[in-house]
Amino acid sequence: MKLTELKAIQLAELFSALSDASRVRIISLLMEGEMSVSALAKELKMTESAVSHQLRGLRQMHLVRARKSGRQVFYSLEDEHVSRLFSLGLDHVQHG
Amino acid sequence: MKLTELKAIQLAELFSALSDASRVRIISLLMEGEMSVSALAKELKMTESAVSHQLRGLRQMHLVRARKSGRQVFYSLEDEHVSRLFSLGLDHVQHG
DNA sequence: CTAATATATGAACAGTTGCTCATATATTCA
DNA sequence: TGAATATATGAGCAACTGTTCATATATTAG
Repeated sequence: MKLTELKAIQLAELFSALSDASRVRIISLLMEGEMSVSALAKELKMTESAVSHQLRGLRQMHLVRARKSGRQVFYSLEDEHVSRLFSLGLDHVQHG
Repeated sequence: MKLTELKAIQLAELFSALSDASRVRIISLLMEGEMSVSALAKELKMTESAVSHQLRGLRQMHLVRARKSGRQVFYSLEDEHVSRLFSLGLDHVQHG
């Protein structure tokens, strides 16, 4: 598998999105459907600030999308790529 | 997707293995077949020490296996799980 | 045996990460 | 309008990461 340095960096950045337990749990919740920042914070027992900071990173990587409604912002997964990675990783963790 | 905290941590650890460009490139080379530490170092233009340190981490996660032959140690992927993750990630990076 | 080679490993250090805290902005409510 | 609510964001900081450097161990060559 010949790989340019650029692609290696891009791949590493993609996997970095899932390299933290908080982000993994955020993504696992978003796989069920969209959720507001405060709902995520409550469910994950994290401050809204911490959740917001993580969502910012995921947004910048185009892994999640934000939809504003009133004073709430609802986040959802931008496409199925991340959930596919997530599921394959989960397979490995469970059996494997 | 309901997820225990333990599984979230395990998933994050798995993805952490691929969250660094050096490790991504090491794994991409091992997908071609086994290689010695010095061969990896030469190909990746890294010191043998840096490569060895990274291989240690991958070994502890049971993602690579070591085979000693004389004074060289040949590393190879322990199973296809990582290469599947790698390939799926690469898909995302290329198109998508 | 000694010297050279291949790898492993600990310490140290710079860079990064993820959090909290304070504050800013935007929206709704009274 | 002013107070309350929801989110975003920058600064600061402790913890973690990946590298280099020095050194240790193991194997082979002479």
